Amino acid sequence: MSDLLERLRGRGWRLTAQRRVVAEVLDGDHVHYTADEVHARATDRLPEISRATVYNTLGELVSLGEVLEVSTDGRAKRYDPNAHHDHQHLICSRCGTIRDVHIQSDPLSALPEPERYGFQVSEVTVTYRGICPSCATP
Amino acid sequence: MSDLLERLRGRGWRLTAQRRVVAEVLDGDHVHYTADEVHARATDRLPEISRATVYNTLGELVSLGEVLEVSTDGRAKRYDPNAHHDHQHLICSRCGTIRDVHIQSDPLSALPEPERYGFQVSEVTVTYRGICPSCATP
DNA sequence: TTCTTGACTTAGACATTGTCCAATGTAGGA
DNA sequence: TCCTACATTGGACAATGTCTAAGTCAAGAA
Repeated sequence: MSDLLERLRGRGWRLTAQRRVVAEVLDGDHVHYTADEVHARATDRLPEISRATVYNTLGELVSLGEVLEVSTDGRAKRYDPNAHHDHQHLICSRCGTIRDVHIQSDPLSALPEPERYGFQVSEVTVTYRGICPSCATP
Repeated sequence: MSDLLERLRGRGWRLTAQRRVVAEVLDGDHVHYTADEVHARATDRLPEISRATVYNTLGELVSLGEVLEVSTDGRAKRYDPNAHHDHQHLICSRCGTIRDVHIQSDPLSALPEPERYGFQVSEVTVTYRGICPSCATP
């Protein structure tokens, strides 16, 4: 994660306590917090950090390609720090848990030319849904 | 679309002017309106219809499996009457236009067993993004 | 080190989308 | 025609996100 901060500094990012804390909160595997969850966790370390700054910082990280924005259900967006390894999401329909998963075929090649309607297709997201083990065995 | 109304009546749906208007608005191909857009169009035909009723009716149609809910971008959900033909969506990153498309391989089978983490996977959504012809040629 | 400045942060107002509730209206069966 | 359970309404409320003006500070310059 510290290499992330170095990378961003190299791009002219001014390093502040608030940005450092947000980056720290997003460190780890299978992390998919909402902006409010990031704010709550950031507040534990830096009580005076504001909501606006969390939103700003998340937006910057997304623009810089360091974090992915995931819209799972029309509720709050989630932020995924695993931006440098192509992956998909598997979501529990009951509790909302999200896991990163990896598929075999390339979904882009599954869309035939005549089905592209002249679009310059550049991106594809695949999301699986089902019941997770914890929710399946009550 | 009238067969839709008949089908719903057969399931005990009470047929009201409001519900009929919402169903009429959702008739057609490549229709992906937000709730507010549905409300605006419904208001043209039935000026006193309320926002709450539009939300209620859309929710019922989704529960009954007659309409699909599409969360494209974390903004407003969209409602897709093409619920009986399996398809995916192709979205213009610039103007937001949505087209229904059909792919060749089954994306469910692309997720290997060890990547399912014990989930009972039942559903998969595939969304393509790119620039549509109108936005590509300014 | 201290100074300077433009970028950053803050609090809170505001916008959008969606949900809920009590009061009122009505579709469809008896 | 009359009943009544279900549907509709308007408005308050909730959740999420955006914007702005004023104050603050990181980092390069001297």
